Amino acid sequence: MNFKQLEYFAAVAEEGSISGASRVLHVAQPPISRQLALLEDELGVTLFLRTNKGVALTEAGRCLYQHSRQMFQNLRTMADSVREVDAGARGQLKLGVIYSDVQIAASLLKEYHEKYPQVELYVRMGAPGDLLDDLERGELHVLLLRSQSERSYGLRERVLGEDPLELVMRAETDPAPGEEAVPIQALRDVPMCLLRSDDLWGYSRDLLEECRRAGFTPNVACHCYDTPMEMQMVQAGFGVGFLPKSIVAAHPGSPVYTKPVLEFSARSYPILVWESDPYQSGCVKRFLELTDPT
Amino acid sequence: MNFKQLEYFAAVAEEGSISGASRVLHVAQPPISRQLALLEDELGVTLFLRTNKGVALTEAGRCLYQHSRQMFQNLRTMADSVREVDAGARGQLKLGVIYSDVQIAASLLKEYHEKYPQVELYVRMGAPGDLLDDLERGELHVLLLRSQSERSYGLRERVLGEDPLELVMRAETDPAPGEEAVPIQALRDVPMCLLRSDDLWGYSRDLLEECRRAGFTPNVACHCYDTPMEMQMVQAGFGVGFLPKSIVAAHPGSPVYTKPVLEFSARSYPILVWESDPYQSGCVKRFLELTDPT
DNA sequence: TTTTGCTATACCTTCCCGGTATGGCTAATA
DNA sequence: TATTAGCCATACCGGGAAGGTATAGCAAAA
Repeated sequence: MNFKQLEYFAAVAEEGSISGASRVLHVAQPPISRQLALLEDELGVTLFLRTNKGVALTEAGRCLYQHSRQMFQNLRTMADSVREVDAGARGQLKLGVIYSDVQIAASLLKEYHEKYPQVELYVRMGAPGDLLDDLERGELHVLLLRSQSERSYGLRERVLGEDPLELVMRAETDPAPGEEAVPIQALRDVPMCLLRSDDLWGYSRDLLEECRRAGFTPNVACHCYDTPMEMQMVQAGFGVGFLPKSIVAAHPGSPVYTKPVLEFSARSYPILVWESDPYQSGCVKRFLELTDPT
Repeated sequence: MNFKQLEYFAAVAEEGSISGASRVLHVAQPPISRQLALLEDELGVTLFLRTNKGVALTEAGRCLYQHSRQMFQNLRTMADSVREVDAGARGQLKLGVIYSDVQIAASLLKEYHEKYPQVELYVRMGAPGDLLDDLERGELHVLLLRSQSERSYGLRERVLGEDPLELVMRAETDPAPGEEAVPIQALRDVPMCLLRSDDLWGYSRDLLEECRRAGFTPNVACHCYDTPMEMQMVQAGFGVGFLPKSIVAAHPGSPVYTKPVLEFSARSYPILVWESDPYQSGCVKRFLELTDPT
């Protein structure tokens, strides 16, 4: 069986004669006769009753004709669908986001969805390490993380903006009330809630380092595994935190506020991270294009 | 696009390598490479990412693979369905029946349906002339009629049995009470309900002719257009009827009974009638085979 | 560094497909 | 009745596509 044979068959069925089909198809009559015969041989079925003034479908032929129309329809939708997937207009986009940046993610995805409404979106919130594991396993396509430097994971990344890191506090835990900025010496003995210092949350480590350079060991009252947790601890009056300013600004109505550290201006960079290999779907390409400065 | 290309593509997708597919398909590796390239060119889409240890589907390739599986499934069901229609195991059978023989039709169709349960059955009850019109227009495939001779309508027909024609009466209208058979002379002046005499109901005409040969003009009190109507008239005591014996026997509990006419033994033959041309579906063939004496 | 295994390219051969010519058949027409 | 016209089937030929063989390029494993 062959698409060409089906095409010839359908044309003959519609024209009611082989000659008519040959005129429509711009193909000579004998090839069509032969392809029809081959099709009938293969199916073991008589599809047409030949008369001297054309051909007429048998019951089996009518059945085949209905199926062939369905088949051509499927063929067209298949090709269209594949091209759409390739162009990124259809498919799946799986994004991983750290807890603190769901709002950035939501606005990015909103813009993307307006442009490519047919793409199925999957969003997962998690800790950076878990997200990176999923990215490596191919279960996520792109991550929205934070970075304080241009460290490379063997992955491609793109900086979306920058965000100053500031101390987060309530009035009663403010180590320097009345000041615009907190001198680092004022942090001596102040209980602090910091993000767990590992290679993913380098700026906490940098702050601790800065304190030691200033001559004291900071009082880390609580190590937090993620940003919202730290926010909750600070709001509860547990101590001062150290977070990207925009994250705190995203909690209006909360009794916390931020101040920079006088001698230490760290920054957090929201970044997109994705696999660097060429194994990249059209959806991911289109999504990344949205944030491409070029 | 081509079925072969799709087949190669699917094999490569399943094997994860062109070489693997070539082993499965028993085709050398270069032709498969080329067909893949042609398919990609035609779609304008990259379907595989080639590495030195095989190939991996792109998103577009995955999409095509899903559609191709669907396509092959459709192909198989299409071929099976066409063969079933050709064999008569699937399709439509449209039967026309005269009013008096619905019971015969039902038992025929019951037997047929047990053998070919997938065939859609259409049964229509009607007057013989209407049924013949529908047969000619192709709206019915086979008719179950009555005939008293082997007259041909330019159609094929097959006699299913025979049925003596007898007088139908109630006790109070019996023209020869106490007798086993009615002498034709006893019908003189007896009111009769007969089927309309035309070329389709010849035996009514034959009875009238016989009466005239016997020297009297019969008293036809009512001309009926169909058998059930005549039965009703006889049951109502309107006169004597003249019908196939089995039709009366099919009304048990009715106060009517039958007797033969002494000098006149006509018979009614239930017949199947169908188009004589080769334009005959498998369902019709199989149905006719059920009653084929050979 | 060598080997192995994969894909892509080049070239050849074969076979399938389409075109032309022709015959058989039927129905309409002269 | 003879003829013509139109349709389908068959025979045959030529071109192009598809498959096979040989080989190169390349990367990972040995």
